[in-house]
Amino acid sequence: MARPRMFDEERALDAAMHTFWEKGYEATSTQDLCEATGLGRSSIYNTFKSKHDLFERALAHYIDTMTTAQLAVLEDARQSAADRIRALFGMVVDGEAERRAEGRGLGCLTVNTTVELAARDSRAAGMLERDTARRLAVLRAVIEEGRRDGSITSQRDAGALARFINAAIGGMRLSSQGGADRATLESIAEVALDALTR
Amino acid sequence: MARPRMFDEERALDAAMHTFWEKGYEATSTQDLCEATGLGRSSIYNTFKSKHDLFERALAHYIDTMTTAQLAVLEDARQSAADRIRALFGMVVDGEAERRAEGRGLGCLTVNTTVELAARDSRAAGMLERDTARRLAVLRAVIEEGRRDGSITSQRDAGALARFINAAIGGMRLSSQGGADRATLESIAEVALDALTR
DNA sequence: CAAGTTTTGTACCGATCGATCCATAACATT
DNA sequence: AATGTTATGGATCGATCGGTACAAAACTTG
Repeated sequence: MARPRMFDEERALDAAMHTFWEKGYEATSTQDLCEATGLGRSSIYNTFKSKHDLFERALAHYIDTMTTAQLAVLEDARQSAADRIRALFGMVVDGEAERRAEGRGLGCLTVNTTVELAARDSRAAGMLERDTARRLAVLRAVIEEGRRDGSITSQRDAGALARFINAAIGGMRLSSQGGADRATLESIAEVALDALTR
Repeated sequence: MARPRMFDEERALDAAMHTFWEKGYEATSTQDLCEATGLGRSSIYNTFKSKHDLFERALAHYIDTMTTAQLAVLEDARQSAADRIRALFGMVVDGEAERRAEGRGLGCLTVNTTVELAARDSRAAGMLERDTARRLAVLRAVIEEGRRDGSITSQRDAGALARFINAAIGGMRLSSQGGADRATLESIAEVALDALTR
């Protein structure tokens, strides 16, 4: 019994997410968010409490879609553990190459947020920590599986290998933002995989 | 034949650098820079053309000190190539642990700047690219040397290994900003080194 | 169709942004 | 000591920041 929304909240959230992704939190103004979402200020502030609240929801949306997709690859029982990690690296490389081809910002919103906000935004830091813990847990399980199926021969602690893989992905995203092309990212991934199969 | 400066430009530059390092470019206000340097606005704008100019000089100062120190370790002919790279990782771990103990911001200004500015600040991006090229060139030379002295047994292309090492360092810095402690960083470095000695 | 409720567009808020102006202070030179 | 030059502190600039107030618009329900 009231005036209905003229926009799709999910689409607005997605547009806001991409803006934060490309420009960062501080460099994104509320005006930018209006233009990206196509909404007026009132609609944004009526739907979301504040710029920061919108950011948190955008970050949650990002984590939800990205990490879920990546973990699905890691849980694909048809492939060996090493091949699943190889596929994960492939997703990262493809994602960076794709965004580059589309002329959009590179990198990853969680990486960017870790750098820009983690130190002074405990709420964002908490979201990132939980995401990292989730990713590490799955990576660790995959590595232990790989030890059983023989595709991962490193004798290092599975947790250490998991953290290494996670760091390597971050390093690849950084390299991408620093100008590295697809072939470079692929070669970094290949060398990283060597550490698992020594 | 004029009034002399009441401050040391180098010290001011250093203070500004640490502020940008800890807070990022956008989140650092000119007021922050006044407080960090102890200077008034007039002195800052009289000495540096703008906030952005001050940032560029701060970034150059950072690159100059950090990369020079790191490359010195890589060129220490007393150690094997692999040990030099191990020492480089050690520098990174020590630096992160030290800053953590001092309660200062973590990470690395070049990493932070790559994430925050590289996409929309071509001048900063150029400085970062030149720095990366310089680091990669030295890393590559060390790796080729390691192939000769037997401390690096990977058959991968030396350039690929160099880019991997560079990415691994970035990944370690990211992990540190994400909350990883010293032991975690050390384990990541150890696994990364495995890739060189397979 | 009238009443009630929410959304929307617009104007606007105080605060802060980066940057500048200007009078005064502090020196070197003559 | 007088003059010239630069540095400094404080006031202030227009623009933009995130956020809000308010009235008109658009709907549901009775």
